[in-house]
Amino acid sequence: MDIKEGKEKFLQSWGALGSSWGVNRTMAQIHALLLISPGPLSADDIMEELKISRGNANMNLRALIDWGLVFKNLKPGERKEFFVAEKDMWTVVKNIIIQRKKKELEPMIKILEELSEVEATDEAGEEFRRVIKDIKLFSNKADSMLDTLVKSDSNWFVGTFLKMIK
Amino acid sequence: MDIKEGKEKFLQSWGALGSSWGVNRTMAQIHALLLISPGPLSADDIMEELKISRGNANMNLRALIDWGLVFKNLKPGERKEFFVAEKDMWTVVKNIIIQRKKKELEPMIKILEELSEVEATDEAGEEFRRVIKDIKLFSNKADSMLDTLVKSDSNWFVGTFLKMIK
DNA sequence: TTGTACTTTCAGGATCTTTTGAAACTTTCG
DNA sequence: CGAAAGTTTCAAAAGATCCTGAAAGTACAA
Repeated sequence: MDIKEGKEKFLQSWGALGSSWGVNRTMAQIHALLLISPGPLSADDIMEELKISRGNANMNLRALIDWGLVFKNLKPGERKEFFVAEKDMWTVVKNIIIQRKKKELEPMIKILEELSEVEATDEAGEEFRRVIKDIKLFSNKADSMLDTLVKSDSNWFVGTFLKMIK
Repeated sequence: MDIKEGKEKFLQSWGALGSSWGVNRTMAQIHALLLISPGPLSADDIMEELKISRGNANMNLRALIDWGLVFKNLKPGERKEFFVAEKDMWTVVKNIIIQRKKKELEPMIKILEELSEVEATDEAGEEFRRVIKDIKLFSNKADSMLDTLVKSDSNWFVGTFLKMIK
């Protein structure tokens, strides 16, 4: 496989993966493009490579910056902005975990707290409270687990996890 | 909060959570409804509670069955089919991990294998191979980690994980 | 301050996903 | 077998999401 074809395929696959994880295709593709680029790229480079509009490029770049997956890189003497990707995979995944935990898991836990105080004496009420309690328990465990995971470093993840749990 | 309101809120939140994880809202809501229901429900019950069409209910129920999150429950002497949810949270999460691993992580790893054989001698080629190699390494670790996780049991997850990694 | 080079915004159009509902199919039973 | 009760399918409509492009905004240099 030559590099052109490989690049194409990578952009394609990374975009598809993003889609099925609730990240929009273009955002994932911009990230992919920056990942495999040896140096910083400008908005125009990205627009050209991915054949997308300026508006689209801009919005998704900003989103990537919010997530901590891309950084602005201002070359001295150049007015134009350039962008580079966070290339350490463990940091990438960690940032994604942090964001989604904050945006999804934590609010869900808050709602579950409220829901566990539902009042009802019939069977449906009993079942409801039982299920909510279970989910809450599980979510709290997941929450602490993710906290610990996020605090731990790359080497630990890559090297030690397997041995520990075996 | 009374049970009606609580139920409403739970269906709502579970649906929203699903959406942001690439699971469609209705599928998540049907699952939620079955989770908090003390007994089996028929397609008609579900249609009525969630105000959805028969076709929609049917398609999403089948998807849930594929994922191992819902089972058919045939009452003797009744022609109608009833449905119950898998209620053990650890099993629910495990099944989701199994499915997504198979549908997303494994194909991605296969593509990465292909991509790591890209030929190119310039800087872009070097960088490409380096990035692909990193992602592949990471994905393989994640893959084994998930395998182990899926093989382990509920108690382990809920009770022991935290101690082990501290 | 004006011109230039760039970035940001956002309404409307394009596209992708989900839902509906009615027809076709299946199963059961008299 | 034929009718009744139920399930499945799928084309078209509705709805959600994403992208475009032009206009507005900003920052800098002369």
